[in-house]
Amino acid sequence: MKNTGAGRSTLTEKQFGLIAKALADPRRMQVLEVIAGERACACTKLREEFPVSKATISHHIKELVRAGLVEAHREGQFLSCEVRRDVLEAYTAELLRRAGGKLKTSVA
Amino acid sequence: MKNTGAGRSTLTEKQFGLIAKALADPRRMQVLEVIAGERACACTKLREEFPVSKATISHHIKELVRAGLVEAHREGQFLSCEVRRDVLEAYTAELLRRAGGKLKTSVA
DNA sequence: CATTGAGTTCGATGATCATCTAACTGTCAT
DNA sequence: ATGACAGTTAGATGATCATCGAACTCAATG
Repeated sequence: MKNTGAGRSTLTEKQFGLIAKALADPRRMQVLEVIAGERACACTKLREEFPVSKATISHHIKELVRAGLVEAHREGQFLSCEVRRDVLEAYTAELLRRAGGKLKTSVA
Repeated sequence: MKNTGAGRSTLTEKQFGLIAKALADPRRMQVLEVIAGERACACTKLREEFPVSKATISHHIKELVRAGLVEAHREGQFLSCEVRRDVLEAYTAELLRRAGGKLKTSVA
């Protein structure tokens, strides 16, 4: 994927779809929330929060990363996750742009 | 559902999930976009746009309505659809609030 | 009333997907 | 290098769901 930097993200059609899908599952959304709550979050922390196997947690994180919503890197034997706030904001902006109706200039 | 008025919407957990699910399907997202493009949109119009059966269109609209993203009412033998922009905005706001990280800075 | 045209409802079907267990890789300490 | 812990990968399973065709309801018109 692109958007590896920290600048403003422009979403491709594909990424837009991946994000929407990623956000659609309740458990995955919860995982995202926990990651957002902590600054950097390990899987073990997540396993304590939800009654799911580590395989499932791993899967959800992989999807979140694939969507670009989360950035993860290994910290020794742990995995550190962080929310890509700019990507999330790009998604909401694009969503409003596409489905927000004709009125362009919000704020009268 | 509530939020039948035009005021600011506060999403319940359930509605938040329904919206996320509704937005997750590409075709349904397209349907939403067309509805947003026209001021009021009939099903027939939608059938011309996409290669899907009317049953499928009907299904998607029902889901969009269930999520609260679209408001529909019969206009004689036609169905008129309109995007609930406030609900869409409530969703994006809630999404950012939940997954946007710790930085609050929420408009003093 | 019969017909046509717009939308709904009803199973059925095939695809996608969340979840699990089990086996695996990799890292740290002893 | 042995064990213990963190995460990944693979395959299976059950649930959800987008889609369809067909039968249906409702409205307008001749």
